[in-house]
Amino acid sequence: MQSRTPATRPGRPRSAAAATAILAATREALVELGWSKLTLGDVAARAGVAKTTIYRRWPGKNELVVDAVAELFDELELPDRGSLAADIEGVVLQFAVILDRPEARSGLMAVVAESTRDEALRERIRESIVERQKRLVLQGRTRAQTRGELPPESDPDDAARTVDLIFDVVAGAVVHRTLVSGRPADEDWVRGFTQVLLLGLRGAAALPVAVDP
Amino acid sequence: MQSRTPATRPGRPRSAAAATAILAATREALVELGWSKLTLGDVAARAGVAKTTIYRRWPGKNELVVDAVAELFDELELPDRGSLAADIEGVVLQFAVILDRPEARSGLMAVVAESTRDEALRERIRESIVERQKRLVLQGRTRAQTRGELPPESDPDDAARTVDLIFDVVAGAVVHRTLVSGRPADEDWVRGFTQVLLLGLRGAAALPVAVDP
DNA sequence: GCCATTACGCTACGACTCGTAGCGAAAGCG
DNA sequence: CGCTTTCGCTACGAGTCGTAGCGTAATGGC
Repeated sequence: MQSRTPATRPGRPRSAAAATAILAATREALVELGWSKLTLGDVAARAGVAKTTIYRRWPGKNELVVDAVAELFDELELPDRGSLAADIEGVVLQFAVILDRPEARSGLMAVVAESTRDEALRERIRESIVERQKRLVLQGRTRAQTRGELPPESDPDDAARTVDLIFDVVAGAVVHRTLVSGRPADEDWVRGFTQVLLLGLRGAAALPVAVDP
Repeated sequence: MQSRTPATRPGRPRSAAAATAILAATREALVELGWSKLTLGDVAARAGVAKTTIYRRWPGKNELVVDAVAELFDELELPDRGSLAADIEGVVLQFAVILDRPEARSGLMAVVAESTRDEALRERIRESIVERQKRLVLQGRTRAQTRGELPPESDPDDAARTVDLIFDVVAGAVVHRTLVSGRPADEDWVRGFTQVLLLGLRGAAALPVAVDP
């Protein structure tokens, strides 16, 4: 990851403890203050470091929040629930659990909003957050193929496009349900959503050209 | 809407021209500066009004941006494309068109992020933005029922839940595709998405209890 | 063991934004 | 004409930003 660290640099190394303290303090401040009222001075005080230390490591508030939120997605793992339908429900529920945490709610959407005017920030988000989520979708597909519930890759391009579509639908629906509609993505909702998605995918796969039922 | 205006209040009335100028200036500033760098002083200067005038009418930046963005959704109208499938594509495309405008991209997500810590703001967003979008979904359903493509309301509770689900899926997927994945919701993507959604809904409606194909 | 190099904590700084207060003038109504 | 409210303007204290400068701490190379 850190390709700009050739091997061992001379001089005092950066404190790893400071990094974890800063990121934890950032999440804490996100919960208590939200994104707009979060200041780097406050984060520094919480973490017990100097404000300048934060500026030496991160370009600004946006990048810091991205890294702080990204760590929340490290814990993500998809339990094997035995069937494609159950695994999709698992993916959706994992997203819902993450978005239930206040530090994710306030932080994630804010940096996404900022990324609309900052291409580098968008790329940072994609690398450190989106790709970690996407793993779950790919993981679920592989399992389904192993079980024989899905054909083992017909056209790679087409498959990639389908994965992208699924990902946008799943992540987008959960986010919209949770943050915009303001209602919990509970088990009932997840069940209904999964049913629609799964039937839609099966149907779409079954008709390459024929449309009428 | 303005129930706190009994009939005609004494004193000098608020300038309607000022309101439109302020909202237009807000959108202009959103495009040029984005949400985080937008200041009310800057908006006042653009609109040719005093900063205090803005503070007399809006509680703060968040509410101002909500109203400014909400006006973008006034133009929304759903053309009759002849079939349920085509109408759904129409709804999705309408969302995509709105989210293509930079003032919507940077403004909308930012206020949604802020609303996670401000219940009143969330309600304001729901009233002035979300409900205007939802109209399109309801409109499409009514048309489909008129055409006989959908049954005319079985259980009202169940119908409402389905509309909510459709709305979260449609709006969420378009938003995620556009803002997070950073790829355009063009006609190809919309076609694929609509196909999955429509097949999923048909399938879900067709099986109240039976599951096997 | 000394030295070059880098990170750290601390203080201080100018620039900017915030939200509010006070003023005189303007624009409505009875 | 009075009464009321809005408007533009100026000014203000408080708070934040991002940076610079300094002395000190922690490494690795020689």
